[in-house]
Amino acid sequence: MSKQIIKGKLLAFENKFIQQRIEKAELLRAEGINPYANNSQRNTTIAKFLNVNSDVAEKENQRDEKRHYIVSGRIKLFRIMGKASFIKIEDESGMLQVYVARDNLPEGFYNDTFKKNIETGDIVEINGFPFVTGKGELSLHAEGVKLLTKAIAPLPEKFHGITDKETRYRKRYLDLIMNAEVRKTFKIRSKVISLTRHFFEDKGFLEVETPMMHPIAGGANAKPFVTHHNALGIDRFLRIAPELYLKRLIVGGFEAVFEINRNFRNEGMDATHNPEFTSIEFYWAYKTYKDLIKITKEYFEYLFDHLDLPTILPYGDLEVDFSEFKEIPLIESLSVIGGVPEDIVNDKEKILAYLRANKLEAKSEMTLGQLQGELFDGFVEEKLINPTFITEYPVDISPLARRSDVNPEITERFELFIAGREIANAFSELNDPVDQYERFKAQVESKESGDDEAHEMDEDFVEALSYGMAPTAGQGIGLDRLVMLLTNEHSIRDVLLFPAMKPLHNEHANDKNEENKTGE
RNA sequence: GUCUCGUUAGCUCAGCUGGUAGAGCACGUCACUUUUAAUGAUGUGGCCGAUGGUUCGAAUCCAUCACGGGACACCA
Repeated sequence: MSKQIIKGKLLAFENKFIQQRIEKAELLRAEGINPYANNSQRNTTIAKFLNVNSDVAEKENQRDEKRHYIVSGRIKLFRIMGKASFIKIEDESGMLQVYVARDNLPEGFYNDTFKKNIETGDIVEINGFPFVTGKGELSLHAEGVKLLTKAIAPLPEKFHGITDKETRYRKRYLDLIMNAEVRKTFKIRSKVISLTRHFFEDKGFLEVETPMMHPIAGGANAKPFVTHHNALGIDRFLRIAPELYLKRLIVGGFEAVFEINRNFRNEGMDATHNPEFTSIEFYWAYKTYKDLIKITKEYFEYLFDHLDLPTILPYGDLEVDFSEFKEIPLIESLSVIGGVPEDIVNDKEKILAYLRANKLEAKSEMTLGQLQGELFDGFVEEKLINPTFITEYPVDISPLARRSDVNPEITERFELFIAGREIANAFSELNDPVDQYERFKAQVESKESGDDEAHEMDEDFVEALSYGMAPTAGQGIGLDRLVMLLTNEHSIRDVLLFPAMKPLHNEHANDKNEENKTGE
């Protein structure tokens, strides 16, 4: 737990290091140097500098004084060696060593300004020429040093950096300054989002934005956040899924739509759950879940190709082999993968007994399909390491999926599991408005008997379906978890720039009243 | 929500069965013009997460609270 946050000394500028640095900024001002200058002259990035000058080692004296560059960056290391110094500066593209010698700078600047008032954490601009040091490191030989931005807060320790997870999540900017691999993770995340967008655009999907504030929180089984519209005097729910709006668009005649954005679920937080999370949902008219299996495989190939990932990815202690995506019906997976005796998987009483014998939750009022779901969660899910499509889900745990024409008890649905986790959920959509109405009614009854995550009746959605929705297949993919998988991260907080955190102080004295309101 | 571990200097961490705090880095001063976590000398720096309790005496023991990590439960 980081004490500094609680004490708040840095913010109050009471900290002695901050005082010292503010004084330095004043001294610089007195010399006519603006400690917050904005006239940057940078003409190349560090990565480009290193790349373009990789030939300097071959040159006479291992230097090229005819080349001139201006680079900028934050000082990460400062090594003063008398009349010369080595500093390391970092910009977004990389890290560069700069050699600063007294005699290459204006009279007095090195001793009175550079050594005294410029330090680790400051953002500077260096102009100079490339050379290679005795130890073989391509560096920049400074002929001018300009301060761009004075940092009045000291950087964390140069070797260990910042490791306290709480500080890293609360002050992500510090984490990003200090930890290059964190920057890399978030670059990959950004790329995954971008690739996802391009993949579906290339397939002819239309990107749309549907409401985040819903009158009825539908499209998933989850508790919603409640917010309030003052002018209308009504409560709204932050969406738990965009599904029902996207399907209305299919009714409206768009044949392929997708939305990449946040969902909000008012549930516990842990390594795989953040109150707001990012998903892609896409809906595709005149297709079935079989087509979704195909496009999902293509999507993963596309990602792996563009991210340049190996077919076998490490994930913690696991090795996940993406070369083959298996397919198996849920009922079959129970015995084949889960080791559940084959003769019990269609018998309510036997499943109940089996679950209880294995100390798993089992309520007598559960339906057969719900019990099969329990079996799956308890015995199969964690064993699905390599990508596996689990298909043919029971209808009573799939309120929005289309029934199978062959067996009305199951739906045309799959979930994709990788590394023991659900990554995608997809099905041929239910487009029979009467069936949909009945299923909503069943959910409402379930809700009345205590399941507060059950669906509510959405009459407007049923009405939309009653105008006819073309046969459609739809899918949702949890992008945070996908990024976790691809970056070998094991906490969702490590793939969210600003994960949800509890407030540090009792800032909201009226929270108790708020609780009462939302509980109504 | 439950269990469990943690919170000591700006950062990373020691501090044993109670005797009012230590290192490294950083920072200040000095030396040093090719270093690589530069080096050497020297110095400053702490409400030991918060509140109570036990005790002559608490960073240390106990309780409660706050925040965080991990595991489990629910979910994506």
